[in-house]
Amino acid sequence: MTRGRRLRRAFYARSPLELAPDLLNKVLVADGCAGRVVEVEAYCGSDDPGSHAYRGSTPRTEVMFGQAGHLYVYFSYGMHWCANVVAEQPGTAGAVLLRAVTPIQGIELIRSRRPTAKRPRDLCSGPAKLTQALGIDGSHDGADLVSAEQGLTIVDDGTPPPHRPGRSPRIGLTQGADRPWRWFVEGSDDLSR
DNA sequence: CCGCCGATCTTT
DNA sequence: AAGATCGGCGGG
Repeated sequence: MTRGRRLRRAFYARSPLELAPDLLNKVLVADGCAGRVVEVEAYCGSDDPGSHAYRGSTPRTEVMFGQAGHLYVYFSYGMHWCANVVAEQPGTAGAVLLRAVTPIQGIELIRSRRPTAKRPRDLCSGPAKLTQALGIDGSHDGADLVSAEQGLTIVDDGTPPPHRPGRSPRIGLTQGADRPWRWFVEGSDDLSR
């Protein structure tokens, strides 16, 4: 099993701009497998035109406005699931999109869930690849990472975030594309695109 | 390695 | 009609 200290509510309950870089090198644990977070993006609320929460709470985005430390999972392009860690205080929208992880446990299971992957770096190097690899889907929307009741959590195994993480604009956006709110582990083989 | 394009369906 | 994506295909 993956060893490490589970993150507490207070770790999540702050601005996504602060939370995002601190999630780098933490370990996302799912049922039977785990991956080290190497790439994330921050999404805010009414002040962020790139965010699903920009125009207020809807049935889809209500989790983003709820308690920090839960998972916001949405359906993308009619066929993919993407997972975000909810930040901020209840009532204020904020989340961090998990864009890439390095598989560190349950590699066989991960490979079986990612049959199109030709090389190791194809397994979890994208927001929809990692959800498929770790078995995350719409049934996990709203899952609490702090209680880990649905088998999903994030732990600190003692690996600190990078002293100086890589940083860039967010990927795949037209609105809010100027904001440098993507952070990544420089030199990782498992980054997206 | 890079760019283009189709798949597929929810949300606006 | 566009979208917080992916994978296959063709070209260099």
